[in-house]
Amino acid sequence: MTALLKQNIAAHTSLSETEMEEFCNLFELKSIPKKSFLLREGEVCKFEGFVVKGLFRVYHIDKNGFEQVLYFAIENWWITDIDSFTTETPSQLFIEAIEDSEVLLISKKDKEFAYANLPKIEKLFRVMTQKTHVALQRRMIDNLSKTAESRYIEFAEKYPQLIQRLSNIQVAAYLGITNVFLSNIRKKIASKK
Amino acid sequence: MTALLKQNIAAHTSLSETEMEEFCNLFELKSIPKKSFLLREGEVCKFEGFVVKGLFRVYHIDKNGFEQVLYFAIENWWITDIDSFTTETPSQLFIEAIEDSEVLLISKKDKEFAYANLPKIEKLFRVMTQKTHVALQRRMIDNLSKTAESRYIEFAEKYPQLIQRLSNIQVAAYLGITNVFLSNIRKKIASKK
DNA sequence: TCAAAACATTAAACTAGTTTAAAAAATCAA
DNA sequence: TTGATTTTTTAAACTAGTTTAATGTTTTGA
Repeated sequence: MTALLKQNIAAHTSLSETEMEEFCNLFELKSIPKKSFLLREGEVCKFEGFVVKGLFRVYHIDKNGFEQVLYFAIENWWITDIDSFTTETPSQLFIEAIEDSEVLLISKKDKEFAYANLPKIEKLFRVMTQKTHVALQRRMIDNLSKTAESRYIEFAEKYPQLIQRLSNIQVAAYLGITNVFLSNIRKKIASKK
Repeated sequence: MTALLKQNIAAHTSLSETEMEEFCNLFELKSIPKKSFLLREGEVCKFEGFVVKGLFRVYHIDKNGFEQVLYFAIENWWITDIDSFTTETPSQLFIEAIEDSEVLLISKKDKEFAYANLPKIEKLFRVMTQKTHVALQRRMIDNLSKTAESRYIEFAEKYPQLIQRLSNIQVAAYLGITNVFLSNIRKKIASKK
């Protein structure tokens, strides 16, 4: 049940077998049906999650009612609102299942326990946060410098397995454009081929 | 000499006096004159830095020659290319002093030493990276959802001490707009008052 | 299986932001 | 202090992306 999780952790850092067992036992499996929420705006995020099956979107709704997707998470990805989780303040984000999903959750308390008792876990999450941060820096630079068209092309190339599971509305909300404009871009690309 | 650094660290985590001393002794002070570089594209970033005096810009130059500012760093801020530093690959960034500056630098080797021998340091950098990541997530959402005008207004409100030390060209490169358009925005705001 | 809902496309008018270039203002270096 | 360089502003033509609304297409759920 936690095989994928163990594999994911092993890719980031090396734990002994007992450390791995002890840490993974802190997780609990939860099923989230399509269109239901793991987290809503205003709630304090009390978990960190690892997607075993399915697809989530993590997004914000601005004061005009527009949604901005911070990221998607499929199998083998982590999800949380790191801000709300660490500061224990109400979240500004929604985490919604786009497909029927299964996620392994660790509570704040158990994660603190792991930090205190399994020193390598501190390192694991430092390394993971660093990697996530680097990826977001790259995306920030891309958003500052590239047109929506090339951002779309690169997103489609980088995550081909993801894009076919997403609606254009969701992709547009990730790219920071309207779905109408995304439709224009797709038409333009298709006509080039 | 390291008083500001100690204060900054203490704000993130609690170290004993000896831990603090031992860690801070790993840093070396370096002066960087205005317009010179702490890091250039293509170099491997071998340090993590803490700004004691002055002002830096961390930026990328895209293939069309346009500069995108990832962030600025004044007194009491940390600077590095976390990607290049951790993966030991050539950097895609420039770090340039905008004013005559002084930084406290710790080498990769000494930071690894600290991670290995001062367990709380692992936590310190996990917490700092998390905070930096949260700030970047907020900026990402703002860039996806807000107009350049409100991004400018909010930047000016959030960092009043910074904006008066920066040229419009640099602010525009941070906001992701041209300096011509920033000039229009400033004119519009000024006429409203 | 069919009606309703959600999604994708198209078009046309619009606005936010760019480009180029030139002039004015500020800063820098000798 | 002055000439050179950099920065800021202005203007005008342009392009990337939005808005609204209508139409067609796909998905959903009872």
